[in-house]
Amino acid sequence: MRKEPRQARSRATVETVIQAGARILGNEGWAGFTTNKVADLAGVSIGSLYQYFPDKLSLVDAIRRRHLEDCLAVMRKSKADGLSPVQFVANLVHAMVDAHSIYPGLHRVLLDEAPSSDDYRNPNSEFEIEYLNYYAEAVGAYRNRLPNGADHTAALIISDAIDGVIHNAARRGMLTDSTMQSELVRLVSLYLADAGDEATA
Amino acid sequence: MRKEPRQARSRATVETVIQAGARILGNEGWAGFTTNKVADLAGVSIGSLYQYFPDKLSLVDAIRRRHLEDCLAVMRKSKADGLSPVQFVANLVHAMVDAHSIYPGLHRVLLDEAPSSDDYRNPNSEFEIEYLNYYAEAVGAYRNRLPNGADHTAALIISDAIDGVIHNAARRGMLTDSTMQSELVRLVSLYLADAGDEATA
DNA sequence: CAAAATGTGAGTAAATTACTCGCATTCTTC
DNA sequence: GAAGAATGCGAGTAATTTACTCACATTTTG
Repeated sequence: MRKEPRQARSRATVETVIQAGARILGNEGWAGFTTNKVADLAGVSIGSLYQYFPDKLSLVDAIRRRHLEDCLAVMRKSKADGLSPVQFVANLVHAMVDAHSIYPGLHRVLLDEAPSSDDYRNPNSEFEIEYLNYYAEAVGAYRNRLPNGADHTAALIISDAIDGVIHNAARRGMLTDSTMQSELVRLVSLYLADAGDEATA
Repeated sequence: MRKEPRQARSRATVETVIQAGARILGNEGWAGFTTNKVADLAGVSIGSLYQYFPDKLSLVDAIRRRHLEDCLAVMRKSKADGLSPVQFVANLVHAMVDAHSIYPGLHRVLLDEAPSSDDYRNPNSEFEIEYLNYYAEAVGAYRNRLPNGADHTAALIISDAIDGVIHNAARRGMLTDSTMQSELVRLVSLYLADAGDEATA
């Protein structure tokens, strides 16, 4: 950031800029993401935007940081303790659907399209590590032991499958389809339940 | 197309342009896809490109058409007849992995980023209908009856889950990881096998 | 060989857009 | 309430980018 916002007014400005940026990025993709558009949508002047973000990339980074932390916060809320696999997965799926409902395309754009100056995007980022650890722990929990390497693979599968289903549902405008959601829960639950019984095939 | 290629030489030109276009689009995304770059990589002059493609969009359409037809061809090859669920799914997964291995990012870019003049991209395109019908038939086959609405949902789930896992594996450079592939097979098989026994939850 | 098909690539016109800067307004502080 | 700090403004620009043309060269065909 070029200048730290000190008053409440400027903090609100930064906030609306980030929100507007997320919206543009999610709806129009990286190719349609211009600083002037963001300022317009946010209802602030382009000059104000550049008072807090030294350049375009730093704005994307801020949006990414914000979005990924929102995702993690949502995930931390749905803990596995004491729930049946189905219940746990159901909570998780609903949480992820919610997280994607705000700006359906944003997640994919941030991970796939938009460049970044820091390393939040690469496959071994802190974010992705915590993200996958969370899943791996859940898998391990259902096998009644600490997570190991196999659980890590399972975590990848689960997280990526959920990601794919939600992403494509959003593309088709079916994010809120309850049948879709329950079937997704079933897909993951079956895998998670079975993962304890049989070893690697 | 602006002009139909009549000699073998020009047909080859069109071919290499489409190949180069697919490569650029897959590697650099829609934002990095310029006609000059494509001509360069193809080793033909920009003028030649515009002799067969009236504008940029028509080139993308040609690339999309080509890629989606390749996908369908791959899928038609792996028929479900007489195979166990696991065998069938294994074939399918390997086929899809192969289809994505050539230009890992292309599929996603074509579906998500790149605009289109025709309707190949929208969720109800001929392509997507045939694509999903194929899955729905397979699901129905395992329930020993004709496919119905529920199978169609199941088809969506399966196809999107596979898509998500493969896409993210590609992003992580893990497309050829055999553990990943076999776990993906297990995820889908379990769902497919269970789908016949229990009704909708 | 004539004519059709194909290939060439420098050049351009137009659009796009990230970012600056001089100044106006609002807030804090004493 | 005054001074100074913080914030807000937005027309303007400089630089880049890029889709596409056209006048001409080369190759193929009949």
